[in-house]
Amino acid sequence: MADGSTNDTITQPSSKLEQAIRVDLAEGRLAVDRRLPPERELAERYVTTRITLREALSHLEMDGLIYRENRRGWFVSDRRLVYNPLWRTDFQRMTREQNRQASTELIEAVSAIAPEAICALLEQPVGTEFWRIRRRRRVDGRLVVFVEHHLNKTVFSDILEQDLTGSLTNLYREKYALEYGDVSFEINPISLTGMPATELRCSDGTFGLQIVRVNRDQSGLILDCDVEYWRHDAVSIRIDTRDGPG
Amino acid sequence: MADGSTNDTITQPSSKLEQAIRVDLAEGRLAVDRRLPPERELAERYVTTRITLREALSHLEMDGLIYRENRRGWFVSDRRLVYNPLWRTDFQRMTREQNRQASTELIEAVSAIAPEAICALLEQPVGTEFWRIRRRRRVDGRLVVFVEHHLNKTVFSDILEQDLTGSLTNLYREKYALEYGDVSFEINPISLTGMPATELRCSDGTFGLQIVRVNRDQSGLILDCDVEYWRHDAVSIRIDTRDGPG
DNA sequence: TCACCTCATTGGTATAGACCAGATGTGTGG
DNA sequence: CCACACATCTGGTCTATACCAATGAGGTGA
Repeated sequence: MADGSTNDTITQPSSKLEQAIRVDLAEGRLAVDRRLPPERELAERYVTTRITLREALSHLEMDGLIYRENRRGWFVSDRRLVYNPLWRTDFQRMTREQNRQASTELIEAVSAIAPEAICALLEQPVGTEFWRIRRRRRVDGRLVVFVEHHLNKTVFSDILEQDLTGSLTNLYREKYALEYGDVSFEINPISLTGMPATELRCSDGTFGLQIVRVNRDQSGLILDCDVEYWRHDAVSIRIDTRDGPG
Repeated sequence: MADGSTNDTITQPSSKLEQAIRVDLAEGRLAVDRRLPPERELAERYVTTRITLREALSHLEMDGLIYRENRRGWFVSDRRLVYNPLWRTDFQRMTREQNRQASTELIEAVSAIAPEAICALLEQPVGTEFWRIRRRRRVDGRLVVFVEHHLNKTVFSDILEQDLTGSLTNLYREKYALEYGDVSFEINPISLTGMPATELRCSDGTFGLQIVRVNRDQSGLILDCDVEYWRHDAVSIRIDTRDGPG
């Protein structure tokens, strides 16, 4: 589709500095191995101050051209991953189909009382315990999403004994003979703070996309809920009713 | 659902200044009639510089608590409008159901050659002319979205004679006896620049959500495509497969 | 009455320099 | 070989000041 490019007829660039960086980036004069030089060096190169430079970099960051890792530096963004939250294909397969390389890291898998909002979503009384699984995923090496799953403990009594770095979708099907049914989700543009920011190694307040999803099985039973925090420039949501619910 | 609140267990605030402003906002000590005092005044009040203050305000802006209008000032954000891009209910009705007040302003309605990307989406040769309708919409008085429609000129030969500040959905049904069929759309977090920024009166580079949608009728004929540019803090996307395609 | 102009107000951008804090790599000592 | 401490590199935050540019209110003149 339109691929999120902002070089439309109706969108225009802004400052000269920003434009200069944009050109240098496009022609590959700036980044070495997808990494930009330090801010101090860039400020010197463009004969400006760090503050002004950082303004420009922030704009390019919001535009999705570059991103930063907290106190580590600036990097060039790759193309967005196309994501359909209605499809329940596992992450590995989804990325493979787009010729990308995915990996998943398990952060924790524990039993915990879910926050009120989560209990409500899962239609359980406030204070109910769920399995809480926190993971983060990379695409082509880059950290792109932090996910927090809350699973029904009754349905998945022994899930902690499984390999949780793989696809939960596959586990559901293979170990518990569950197929997905209805899905509901919510997408909110938010700023990443706290654990999502830490885990994604982005500085506090970086822009992101929160996707809250509630999954049911064929009979309508609520299986789990996952809250995803995406780096904003790493994803493009795409849905087509002709595809069916997948 | 989770309503986009970032006061989860896993998200935390950041700097002291930011926190102070957050508290003052929450307790209504800051805004008069939803408008914040000038930056210079705020900087004095919190004993800091404008630069530092603006950093903090930007964070709160990304968090969706406040927003700015270009060179006009800072304002307190209202709650998000819940939006399901699969539903074809008209804007007026959608907002009314959420006890909000909507209005639409027509910017232009002309015949124009569509950009390549749009022609591709509409499955027409490059260089095809379409009706191009540009509008902007408000919710409770606030500018929240800029929309650019591209309509098939053959299907809607006399659409310029209609009232274009109302619902196109209703026009399609009432004047052209067309009902919506399949829909496909794409959501991209982007920065607002150029015309969308100007029309929404936000400063260049403000964060936004771009939604590109292609609409078909019952027989699969492509009717139109609309590109929406939302202010990021004004909308929450929500989809539930149990609702059906609406 | 209305179009136009002027000017005060407001945010937007810029300079210059300093220090803080997390991330990393290096080297030392066990 | 490994664990730990330290130096250094990086971005993150902050002070202080200045000027630019769009907005909007008020006044002026046709």
